[in-house]
Amino acid sequence: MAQDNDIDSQAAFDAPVQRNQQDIRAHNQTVILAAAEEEFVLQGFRGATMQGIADRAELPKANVHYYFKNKKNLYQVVLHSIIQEWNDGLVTMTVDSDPKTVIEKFVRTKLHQAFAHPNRHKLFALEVIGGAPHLHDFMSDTMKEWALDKAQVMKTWHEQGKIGIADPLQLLILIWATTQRYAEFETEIVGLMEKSEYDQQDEARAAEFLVPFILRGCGLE
Amino acid sequence: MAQDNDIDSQAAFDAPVQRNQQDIRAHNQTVILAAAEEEFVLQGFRGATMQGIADRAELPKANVHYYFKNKKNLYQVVLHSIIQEWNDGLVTMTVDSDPKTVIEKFVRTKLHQAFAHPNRHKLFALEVIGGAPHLHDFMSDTMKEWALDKAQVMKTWHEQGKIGIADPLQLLILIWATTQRYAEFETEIVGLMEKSEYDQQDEARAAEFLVPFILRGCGLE
DNA sequence: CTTAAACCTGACCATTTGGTCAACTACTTT
DNA sequence: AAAGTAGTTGACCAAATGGTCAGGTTTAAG
Repeated sequence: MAQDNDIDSQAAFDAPVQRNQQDIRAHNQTVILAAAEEEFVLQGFRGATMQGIADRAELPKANVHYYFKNKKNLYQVVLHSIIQEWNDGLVTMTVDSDPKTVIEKFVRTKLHQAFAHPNRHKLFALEVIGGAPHLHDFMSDTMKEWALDKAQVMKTWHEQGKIGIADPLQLLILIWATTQRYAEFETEIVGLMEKSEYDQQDEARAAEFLVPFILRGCGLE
Repeated sequence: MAQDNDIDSQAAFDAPVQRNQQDIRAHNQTVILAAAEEEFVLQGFRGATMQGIADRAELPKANVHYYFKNKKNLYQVVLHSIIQEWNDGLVTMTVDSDPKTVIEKFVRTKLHQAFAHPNRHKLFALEVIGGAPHLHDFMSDTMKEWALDKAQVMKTWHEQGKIGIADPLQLLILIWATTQRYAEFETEIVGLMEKSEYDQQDEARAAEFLVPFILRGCGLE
């Protein structure tokens, strides 16, 4: 059997000493996907090369093609991990929820994802900047539906005097912008902080700043 | 004379009927630079092709090479317009300035630039996401110096009790993130607003939301 | 009108690209 | 242990790429 990938599973181990074929498959796919993610972030979809991905994965190019039938397919599998993470970050939010609690949790969740998987966020940003050619359906269906629904909830909060925000869409945009920024602009931020990479406390520092700032901005607390 | 471009001027007219060579030069350079900006935003540096740029400019590829000696040179000329705009957006800010006035002006200026030249901001973001390989000097010299200087000013404000922000670098990051977002994520935001492009009022709407939100976040007003 | 400089461009080239394939080895199943 | 299946890979190919160049046309200067 060769490749059958319609965006499927992936395990997570490194053991280079494999025995059975299941492990070989899972291991190689993981290695290739990690290599592809890096290459796509650094070069963009069109600029990335299969040879570059193969080199990063330390595999012959033909082996990469054995697991993923072409560049586009490989790219879509990588993109899928982004949508996956996005779905995991969904926060329940109804008219009866407590605004302060929900907003704080939302900010913290998004921030945590940004620090945990910066490359995914960079790739997502790359896509959107370039007009989202490969994420168009997700953006105009799933994401839009979720955003407009949540905006409606927040609008109700505002009418009930629970929150000082009249235009909830702008708030959503702001929360996405401020949290994802730490991933997307890692290079810049890390440079301004005079280090070469984030340390263990930077996520907490960002949260300490961002959470009260946003709550104050919303007229809460 | 062929190309002499070390990042120089550029006029702004469209008149396809040219007479003298000065006009021809200026016109063609402008057309090529506009085409290049689009292509680079959509494909990234490595993914962009000289043929693609030539097609957008409606000129033969060899003609593009007549004005710009290679892809890298063309890219750097385009990037230069970004640095130019960045310098234009510098806001004077000293320990004696009024925080509220300065911050409001800073936000409005950045927001105006974002709406005026979204492609430049997209290109800048693309660069930073990819590790800023072509902007490294600018980022670690000019920009860093400015940012750390301004952070110091804001720190003093905080010590004087004029502002409720203890970590000014985080505030700078937030302001950049929230203003530039409207340019970088144009595709997403426009989609959420159920239109196909920004209208005349969207900049004002963003400012109406953002300015009071940020001032409140800073404990001002 | 002549000459020089600037502008234009089709044809060309070496290199890189995504992708294929046939022949091979290594597991797994019976 | 034999036969089938999965994994591996060097060699190859057509197409696309960045870049060059010789010979052309147009504009400007003397």
